[in-house]
Amino acid sequence: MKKFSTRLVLWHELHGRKNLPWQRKITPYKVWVSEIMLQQTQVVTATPYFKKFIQEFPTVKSLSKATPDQVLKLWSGLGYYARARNLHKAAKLICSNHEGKIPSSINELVELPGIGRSTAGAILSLGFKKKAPILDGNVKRVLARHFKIEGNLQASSTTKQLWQISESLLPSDRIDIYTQAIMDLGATVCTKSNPLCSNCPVNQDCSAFKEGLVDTLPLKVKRKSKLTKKVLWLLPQGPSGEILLEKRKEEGIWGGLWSFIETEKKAELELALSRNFDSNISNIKKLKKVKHNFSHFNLEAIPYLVKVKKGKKIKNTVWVNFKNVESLGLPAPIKKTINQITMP
DNA sequence: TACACGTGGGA
DNA sequence: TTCCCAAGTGT
Repeated sequence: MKKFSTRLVLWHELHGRKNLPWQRKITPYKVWVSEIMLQQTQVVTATPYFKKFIQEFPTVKSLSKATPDQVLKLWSGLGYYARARNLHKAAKLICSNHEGKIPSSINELVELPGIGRSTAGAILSLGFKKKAPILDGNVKRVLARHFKIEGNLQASSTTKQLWQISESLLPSDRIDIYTQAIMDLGATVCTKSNPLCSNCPVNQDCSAFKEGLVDTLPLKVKRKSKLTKKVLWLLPQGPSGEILLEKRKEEGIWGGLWSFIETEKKAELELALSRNFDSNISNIKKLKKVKHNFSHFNLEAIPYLVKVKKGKKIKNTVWVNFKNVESLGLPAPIKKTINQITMP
């Protein structure tokens, strides 16, 4: 029987994905950007974002010269915005410390913000054709099944074990194809539900397949229940229908993005209104509650729309409507709400 | 170690 | 509806 890696490489020739946007005219830069975008994100979701991003920032240097807002606007709707902030910071560091060239050693790569061991491994193998392991969600699932790893994937001992296995399987030849192949296998054959084991090139020695454990591995752990956070949004609306947004602080959810003025209590909301605008509470209009579920908590926001005259310039704010909504870094539900209110 | 960090889609 | 998760990293 051929080696695990050999079988995967041969399988990839026939069934692997070879025409994704970041696989055409491949460069370490494209691999890097795509790997960051694909963290916890599906290919179909990341694809349009990648195309726009590369169009706008075709090189590390062009990215390094951008403003944080220019980067965040291209990330708007994609989520996990620290990825965008770190990508931008790393581009600046690459230009200042590595002469604009993405480093090709594991130690230098993981020094850069947003690049951990797995992303570094992907950049090395896919971008530089250097022998380095990865351990993303796909690889974890494939290996957990193949080698019957029954521990909690969250546990450090299990992760350590999987890293060792991942490294031990690496071929000396065609490392880039192998890395792509094992990810493709996880994404298209060894899927979390309804895996297509009969199409798997390594099913002959897959422990889970042979022992009927495909549906039980990897071990599923119950997520703890989420809390619901209730907030109020103040939406001052100018004469032409435009809405005032405030820049959120760097840390915390939606860091650095533009959002509605947010308070927890009605009194704070009224204070923000009276302090900044010559408008009374009587013409405030309560809109339909906005529900938005994050991975770690649920958000319920009640938007309050108030017609105001544009007055003095308020710090860290901007007026926005459907015409300029695309030019800012906005969280998905904020963009959606603005469009609903300001669309003609 | 455990949790923060987004979003849209599938079961 | 509700839950889970998809190319993880930072703290």
